Amino acid sequence: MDKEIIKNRAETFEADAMESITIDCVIFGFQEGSLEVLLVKHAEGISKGKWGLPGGWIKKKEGIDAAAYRLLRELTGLDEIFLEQLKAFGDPDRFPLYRVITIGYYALVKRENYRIKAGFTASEVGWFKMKDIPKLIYDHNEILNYSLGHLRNRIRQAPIGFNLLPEKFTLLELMHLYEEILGVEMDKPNFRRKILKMKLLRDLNEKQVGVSHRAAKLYSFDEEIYNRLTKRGFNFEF
Amino acid sequence: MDKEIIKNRAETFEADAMESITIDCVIFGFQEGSLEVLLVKHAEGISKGKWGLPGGWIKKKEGIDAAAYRLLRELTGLDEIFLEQLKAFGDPDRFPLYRVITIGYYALVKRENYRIKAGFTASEVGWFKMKDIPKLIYDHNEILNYSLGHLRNRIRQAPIGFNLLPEKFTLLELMHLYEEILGVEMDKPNFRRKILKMKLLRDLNEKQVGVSHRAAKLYSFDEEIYNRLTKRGFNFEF
DNA sequence: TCAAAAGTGTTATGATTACACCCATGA
DNA sequence: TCATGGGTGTAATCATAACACTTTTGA
Repeated sequence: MDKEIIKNRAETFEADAMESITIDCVIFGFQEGSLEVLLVKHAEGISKGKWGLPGGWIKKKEGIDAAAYRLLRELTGLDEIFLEQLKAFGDPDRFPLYRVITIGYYALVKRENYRIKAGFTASEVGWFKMKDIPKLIYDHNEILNYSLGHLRNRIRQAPIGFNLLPEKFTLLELMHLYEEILGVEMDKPNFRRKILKMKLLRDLNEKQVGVSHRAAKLYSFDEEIYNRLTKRGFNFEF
Repeated sequence: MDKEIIKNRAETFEADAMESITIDCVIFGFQEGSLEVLLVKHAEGISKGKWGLPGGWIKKKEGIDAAAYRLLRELTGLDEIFLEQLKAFGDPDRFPLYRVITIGYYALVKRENYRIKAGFTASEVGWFKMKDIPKLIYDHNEILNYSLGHLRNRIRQAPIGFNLLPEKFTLLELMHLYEEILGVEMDKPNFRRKILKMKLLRDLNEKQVGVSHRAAKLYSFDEEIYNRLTKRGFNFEF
């Protein structure tokens, strides 16, 4: 396929990028008890004015994980983010103009670190609660639904939920995170005991300030502790 | 990129296929207590004489799952096989001649159904026990290792192991399957009770014949029972 | 003092584990 | 009769769930 044709057809095709393959990212955040997703409103091309997942092309000499990290950095300014591949989505007519296969990624970001940084492809960027997700372009609703299912699985098998919380958090905040993502109600005393028994959390010997009730202890998740435990055969299962 | 160049470069490039994207399949079988993988020995091209995962190109108007099913059918003659996508593998230099991203799939087949059917790309096809896997072409060892980890997870969360067993099996055969894949030893009485309590198995009121010990009851896995249970909120967890 | 969340204690139930033991069958 | 796997029973331990209760703090 001729490059110029593609260049005209595609919305922001870059000359040093691979043809027919893109990356789309589901970026999750957690704010005020709600799971949210970062969407972009397309500024040009056939999807102008419509919301979709942030994404882009893969450079010819760039690994796909590297491409996903780059796209995330370009969009959010954030480095060292939790990011994992979901899978490839390859319906023959998922993209209306020509055949494109996209590789889905999902990222978990701490909202406290996030500063919006709209890229050249997006006129507008916004966080949407899961229940307020609009109709998205192409198959992006499918990718999003799949990523939520995947997140629900992963969060029970690996301690990745901490990537959505501030560095310091209370046990109840952590519980609310699990409740929101898994869509269940949990028992506070039981949750406390269960998570504390895992010995994954570092007790910071600090307390909340400025809350109008008894201040809770603050904890942080320590990757090192987790790595030490898993080496000894520990298996996070929630 | 010019088609003719690709045609010469690639080993079996087909004119109506997508460029720069392939599919590779990890096909698992279970025979005499061992987990095995189907490998092909390449007949032509730069990998001539080396073993690798079976794979191929995606047609321009074909979904990626459909492409994986077609490749499997071409290779094994089997239809209606358990097949799921793993993920995409996209290291920039995973393939030595030019940039190709591959989408990994894994399949579970009943060895009793399988009849070898070497395709045009393979001079030789063979089953290899996991501990006898040779050095494979490109990043195929990585794909294989990843798929084993994935299988270990999936088999504990969904009743997919049955796809590796004959239609009728004994409880001990099922237990040996789990032991082999998960790499653990299990307690026979406890395994029996656990699996029977799930009520997923259909008691066939048949027994083994021609065994030199007390004949065991035969069971089969019934997809319908499973679907009925999951609709009511049942969750397979092993 | 009241509301709101922090945090502890207790008990019932069920799942898991470890292991002893009997049964059926062909070589 | 012996080896081999089929199959049942049981008791200890551990995890989970349900819920009552006390503590701390700011408004």
